[in-house]
Amino acid sequence: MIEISNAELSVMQVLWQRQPLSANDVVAALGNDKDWHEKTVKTLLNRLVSKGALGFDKDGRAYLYYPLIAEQDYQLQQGRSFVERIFAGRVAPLVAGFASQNKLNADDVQQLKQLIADWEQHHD
Amino acid sequence: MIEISNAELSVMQVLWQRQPLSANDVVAALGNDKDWHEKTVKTLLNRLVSKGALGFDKDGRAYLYYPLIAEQDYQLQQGRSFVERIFAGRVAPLVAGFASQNKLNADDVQQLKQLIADWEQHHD
DNA sequence: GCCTATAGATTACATCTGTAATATTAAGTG
DNA sequence: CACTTAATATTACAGATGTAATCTATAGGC
Repeated sequence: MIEISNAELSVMQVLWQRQPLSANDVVAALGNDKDWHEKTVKTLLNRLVSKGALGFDKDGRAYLYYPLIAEQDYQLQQGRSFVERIFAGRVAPLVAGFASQNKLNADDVQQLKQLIADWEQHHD
Repeated sequence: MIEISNAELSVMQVLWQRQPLSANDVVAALGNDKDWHEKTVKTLLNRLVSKGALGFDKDGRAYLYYPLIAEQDYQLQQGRSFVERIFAGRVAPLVAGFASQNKLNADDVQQLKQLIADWEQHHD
């Protein structure tokens, strides 16, 4: 799997939200959160293209970038490898940590209940 | 928070299981999973001491290492920052990913049900 | 058609990481 | 007490990462 660094991930997330975007659009979109120089963002775009995480079409002298990997796929893969590494593959203790820190909200609980219901229907 | 790299984490995990241990004990404990040279493990121990993640007592010429941070604390902090970074802070979608990949087992589901029950009691 | 501004390409450089090898020091042996 | 051996400390070195600056080429304006 392609390795995406932390800084690179922020760029991917911009493009997962809206695509395709020019380098300048990405710079602008990141402007709120990050205090990165324009050159820095362009370096990240370049590295992501090299890694095969982004593609682009030419639009005159500029490029329009778009993701080559889906956010869902990335989340799935990262979620699994993280839980494997830190929680020995068991996801429940992670959720327990959230609960203990009061980081669960009603929506989360609702979703979890639904997941469990579905699971139990499959495994009755 | 102290940053612990991947290779370093494996060393921490040995010491979270049994502590304190000499460098050689750690090398031996890692022998099963990792194919690391003894020197490599000692470098990692050294770096972890520098970072403040491990302490040690002297036992003659050898050191006996022990963790300075608790596994639970590390898991909590990492879990939160991971979910923040990858899932915008919501834990349910991560669990959904596990469910979709059939990575939930009966124990997980049992634990999750218990967590939800506790949560609902607090938020009725 | 020529010049300039700007987009992308290349280069930079310090720090972190993986993975050791070499150097130093002191405990224990004879 | 002199040596050896084994433990820790220091050094090494390439690739990844954060964070840009500089180089190069070309689209657009005049």
